[in-house]
Amino acid sequence: MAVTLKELGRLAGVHPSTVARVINDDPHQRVSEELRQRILALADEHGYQPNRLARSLRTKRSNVIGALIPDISNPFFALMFRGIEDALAERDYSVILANTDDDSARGERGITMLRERQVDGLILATARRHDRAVQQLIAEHFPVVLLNRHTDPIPPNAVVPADYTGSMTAVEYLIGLGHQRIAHIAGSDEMSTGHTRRQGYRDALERHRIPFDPDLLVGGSFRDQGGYEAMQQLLTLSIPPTAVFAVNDLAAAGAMRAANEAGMVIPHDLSVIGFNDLSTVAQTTPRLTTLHLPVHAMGVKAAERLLAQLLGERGFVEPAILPVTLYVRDSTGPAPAPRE
Amino acid sequence: MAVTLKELGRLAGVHPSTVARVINDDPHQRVSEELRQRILALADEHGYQPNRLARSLRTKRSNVIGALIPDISNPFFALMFRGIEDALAERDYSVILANTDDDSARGERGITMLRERQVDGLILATARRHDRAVQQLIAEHFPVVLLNRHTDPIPPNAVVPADYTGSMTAVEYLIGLGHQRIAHIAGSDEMSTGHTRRQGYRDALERHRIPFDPDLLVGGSFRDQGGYEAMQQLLTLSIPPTAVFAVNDLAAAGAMRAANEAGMVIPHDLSVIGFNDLSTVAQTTPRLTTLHLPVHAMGVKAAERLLAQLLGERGFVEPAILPVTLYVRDSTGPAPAPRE
DNA sequence: ATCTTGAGCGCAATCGTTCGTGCTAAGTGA
DNA sequence: TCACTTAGCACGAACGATTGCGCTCAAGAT
Repeated sequence: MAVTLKELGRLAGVHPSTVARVINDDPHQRVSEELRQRILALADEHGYQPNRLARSLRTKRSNVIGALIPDISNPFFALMFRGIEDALAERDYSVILANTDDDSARGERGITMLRERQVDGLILATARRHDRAVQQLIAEHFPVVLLNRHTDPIPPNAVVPADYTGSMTAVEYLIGLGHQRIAHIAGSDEMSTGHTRRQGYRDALERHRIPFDPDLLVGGSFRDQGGYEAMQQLLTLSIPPTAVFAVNDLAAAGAMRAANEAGMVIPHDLSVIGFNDLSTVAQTTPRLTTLHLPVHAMGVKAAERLLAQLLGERGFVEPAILPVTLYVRDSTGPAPAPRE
Repeated sequence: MAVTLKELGRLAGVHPSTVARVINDDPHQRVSEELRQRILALADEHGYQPNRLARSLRTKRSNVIGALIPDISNPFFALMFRGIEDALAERDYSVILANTDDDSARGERGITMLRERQVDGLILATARRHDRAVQQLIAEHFPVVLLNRHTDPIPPNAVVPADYTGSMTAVEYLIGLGHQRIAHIAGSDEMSTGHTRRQGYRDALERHRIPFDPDLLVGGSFRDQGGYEAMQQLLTLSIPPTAVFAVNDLAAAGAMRAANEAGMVIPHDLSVIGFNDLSTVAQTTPRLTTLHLPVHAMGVKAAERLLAQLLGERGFVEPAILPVTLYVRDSTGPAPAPRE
C-alpha cells in the first residue's frame, strides 16, 4: 500500500533523490517544471505518504516532543495538555504523553522511554522541588521546559503560575472580609506549587499580625478526596475556621462537599476559595471563588518556549510566571459574627 | 552523548550485530557468556539507549498507536484516554494524541499525520455515524478501534457504551417516578451516542404510551454550555418539563445551573439525570443521578482490542458494548403534583 | 571553435537497527 | 584420521528517507 520514494522514482524513471527534492521542494536544487509536475501527479495518484520515521532517522529531528503529566484525567492537566497539543500541532509537532501518578520511578521510566523514541524535547509537569532526574536533564542541556511545577531554585526554563502572589491575594482577600481563623488545605510540600502557596498563606497571615495556628494547616493532596478529608479534620477543631483557602479547585470542591454534609451553609458559615478556576469544577453551588489561572495558555507558552529552544534561540534568561487573578464569586462572604 | 550499537561494537571489538543480539537477548543465536557480560557492562557504562526510530524503521513496528480524540480537556475523554494510556504503557506501547474538536477536516489531517508517523494502529473516539475517512480505514484493513462512537452500522471493532438500554433505563426510571413531561437534552445526531440515546428516549416514551412532544427534544451539543442553553429554552415552554434526561453529565450540569438560576429547586421542581458519571462533574449539589459508565475501562478495553488485532488474532466478531448502570442520587425525585 | 557556466539530474553514503547467511574453529562419532 | 556437527561470531543487505557532490549537456561568451 504505502509507496516509497524509491518506487515513485522507478515509476517516473528518475532517481529517488530527485523525487525527494520535489516532495520537499528543495529550495537549493532545481528540477524542471515538467518533471516536477509529473512526479507530483504520480505521488498524488499513489497517495504517497512520507515515512516520518525514516526521515527522522536521517535528519535527527523527530518533530515529536514528550510530555510527562501526573494524571491526564485530572481536568487541570487535561486543559494544560490541550494547550500544549494546540501549540505543537499547528507547527507540525506531535506529542507523546506519559502519566506518572507522581511516582518518581514511573517518571524516570517515562523520561528514558521518551528519549529512546528520540523526542526533540520534553515538557515536564511532574517536577518535584528536588528532582534528581530533572536536574540531570537540565545539566545535560537536553531541551526541557518545566510546567506548572519547578525545581528549586526556579530555573529559567520554567513556566509556572504566580503561586506566591496568588495565595497572598487570596488570603488577604479573606482577611479583608473580616476572617481571622483562616485555614489552608495545602498541597504536597515536595512540589513547588504546594510549597509556595503554603508560604504565601503564612506570609499573608504574618503581614496582618494573625498568629499562625498549626491546626489550621492541613492536607497534603491536590485531589478532591484530599480536600474532603482535610475539611472533615478542620471541622473537628474546637474553634473551626471561618474560611479556608484550598491549594486548588479540586480540593476546594471536596472541602465544600464535606462542609455541606456537616450542615454548614456556604458562604454564610464558611468561606471557601480555590485555585486555578477550572470551568468544570468551579461551577459548584454556590459558585466557587477562586484564583483564575490561564491554564490553557500556560500549556501553549510551555510548548512555545520549548520550540524556541529547539530552534536554537538562546535560552530564556527568566522563567515565565503567569499572573493569577482573583475571581470573586459566591463561595466567599463576610466572616460570621463571633458567637457570644 | 547517545552511544550507538556500532560504537559499542567498536569498543568491545565485535561486530555491531553481536551487540544487538545481546541487547535484545536474541533467543536463537548465542553469544558466549563472557562476551555477553562484557558487552552488557559496556552498554551500562555508556548508558546505551536504543534508538527506537531506527529499530522501527527496520522492524516495521513502531510500538506507537495514535488516538484521535474530540477534546482532551473534556474530562470524559480525558479519563477514557487515561485508560488507553494505562493499558498501552504496560505493554511498551506509546500514544500520540491529536484533538479534532469534532471537525472532520482536522480528523482527516490527524489520521494522515499519524499514519506518516507509522503508528501501528489507531483508536478513534471521533467517528461520526457516516464517516468516510473511518470507513475507508476499515476497508483498507488498517488496525483500528472505534471508541465510544461508532459508524453505522456498528462494526465489530467498536467499543461503545450501551447507549440504547442506558437511555431506556433512565427514562423508564423517570416515568416510574411519575413524570410524564420528560425532556431530552440531546447530543448531535451525527454521532452514534447522540443518535442512539435519542432513540432510546423516544422508544421509552412510546412503550409507556407517552406522546412525543417535539418541544421537549432540545440541544445538539455535548457540552456544559449546550445543556445550559437547552434548559433555558425548555423553561420558556408554556408547560415546562418536570424531568430532563441529558445526553451526558456535562449537559446535565449545565441544565442544573440554568434551572438554579431560574429559581427552581432540584429535585423538587425538576428532576435531572445525566450520563457517564464523571466524578468531577457529578458532584454537584444536589448530587447528580446519572448512568454510570466504566469510562476508564472502556479506554483500556479499546487498547486491548487494538493490541489483539496487532498480534494478528483474528478480528473480533462482535463489538464490545459496555454496560451502564443507573446511579440514583439526589437530583431526581417524584414528579411534582400537577398544579390545579 | 573552444571555454565557461549553470540547469537538471544521478550517485552513494548515511542515520541506527535487525536478521538471514556464512565462516571458522573446536568438538563429536565412527 | 576424517567427515560432520555446532557454538560463536562476522558480514552485509536491508528499512525509507536526506544531502553533498559530481556528472552531462546545451546555451552563451569569447
